Amino acid sequence: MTLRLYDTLTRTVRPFEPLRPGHAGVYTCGPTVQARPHVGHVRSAIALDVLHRWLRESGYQVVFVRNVTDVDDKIIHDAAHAGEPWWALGTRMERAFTWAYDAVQCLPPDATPRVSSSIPSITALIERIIERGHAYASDGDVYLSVRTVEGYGALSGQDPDQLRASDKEVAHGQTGQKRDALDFALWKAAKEGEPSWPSPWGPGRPGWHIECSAMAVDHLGEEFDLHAGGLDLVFPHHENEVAQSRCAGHPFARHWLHHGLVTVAGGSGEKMSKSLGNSTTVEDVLERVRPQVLRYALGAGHYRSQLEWSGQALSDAESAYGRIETFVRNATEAATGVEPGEPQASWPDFAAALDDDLGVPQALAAVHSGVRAGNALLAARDLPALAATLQVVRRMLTVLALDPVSQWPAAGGGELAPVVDALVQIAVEARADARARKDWARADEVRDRLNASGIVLEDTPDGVRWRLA
RNA sequence: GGCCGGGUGGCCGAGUGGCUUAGGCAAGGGCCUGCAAAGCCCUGUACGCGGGUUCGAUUCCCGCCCCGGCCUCCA
Repeated sequence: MTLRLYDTLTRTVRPFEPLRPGHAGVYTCGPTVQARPHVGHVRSAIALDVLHRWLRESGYQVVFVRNVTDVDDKIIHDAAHAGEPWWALGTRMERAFTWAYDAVQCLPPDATPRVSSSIPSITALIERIIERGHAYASDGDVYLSVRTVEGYGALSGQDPDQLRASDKEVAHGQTGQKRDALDFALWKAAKEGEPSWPSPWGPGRPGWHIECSAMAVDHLGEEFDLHAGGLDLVFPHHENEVAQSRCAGHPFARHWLHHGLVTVAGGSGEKMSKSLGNSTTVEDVLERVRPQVLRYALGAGHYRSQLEWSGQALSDAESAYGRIETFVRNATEAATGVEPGEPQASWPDFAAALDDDLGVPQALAAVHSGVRAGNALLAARDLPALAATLQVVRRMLTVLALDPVSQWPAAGGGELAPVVDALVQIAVEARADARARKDWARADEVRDRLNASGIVLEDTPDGVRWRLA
């Protein structure tokens, strides 16, 4: 079975057919580094990280590119307000994004181009578009002439005539130097106090859409395999990328993949976004739960569906992931060093689920059924089968970046873990003595006091185990 | 107004023209345990509303209601 992915352009799930077999060039629109990352940003990264990891697991040589938009109206505005240079704000926020992506175990992209470092490619691309008769300079601005683009609107399903009839230009009164209301800026003439770069049309800075067309081609070539991003970028951003690139004579992306947005539970039910003032930052969430729980909460649903963010979603994730962790921990203890026998977890089920448009929910069902089978093997002391099952389950978890052993730090303790363990052992021995005397009241008292300190005891066939609650 | 996507059992969340059940969480019952914890087994009979097609629809078609995304910066 080969990988099939939903393609926004054709609105169907169809085979992923890269230009060069065995190679996958993926471009995704990264963040505008204006403010700290919120849960929605990380959901995006996690969804695409699963794609990234699954491509690699499937044997593709992947080049994964995620840009950083560091030249932008809002960054310039906010930085000016804060009295700092635009690049200082951008750099600081870019670090915050990198930290958040790392925190939830997203693989680093192979390239993270910045707009500010891509100006020469951008101006060269604009020149090319002008030469080919699809853009025009006007008072230091450059606009793309949308009416010259055949098939404009195909990606987003927009009809140019309908767009024209909309009131967007009227509302924004920005018809300015444009020949046609639909035209959009490739280059904006410099304004007082704003960053600018030299260009054939005078000093200025790039428009929003052109940067991605330029950076994608820089790193992946004029035609590449897959372009991804949030559903909110389909129009106008991606539509305009297609238009520009086609105007430059580039075939551009062969497959378009868009993920769903995070909405806010309760009152509004709207999309989470900085501008709506309803966002929850990643930092805030990670003060309450471990990053692997956040990863599970954001990654367990299908990438295209809308995800409603709530405290409930987080605690559900905590329980569900806890079950997986418990199994891996128990099984690892019991099966370490055991020669693996026949696994009772189905890697083919897992692989088929991911091959079918990254069906993570189905894939997790395969994980959970492996966990259930594994727990039964553990109870039956069938260690060889358990060892094999654990291997398969962990291989699945690794693809989803949810393996408790290799991908996430053990909970709590750190350097103090051996010390705590020694202290707990004293209590455990005291309890064992009491139990030997059948002094259940005393035994329970020891256990209760440990419980009160957040330490849970479990009696197993291999002895007493303790863990943090 | 235009263009999209969605409404599934207590909750989250897959999927399908009928077959054998998604999966998880929560709940109830049982097993295990001195009691617990962890775990295993069993139970729930769902598919927004109204029509239509069909031997049969949650799944296809039409209409309606509701929710969300885009049309403006946005993952």
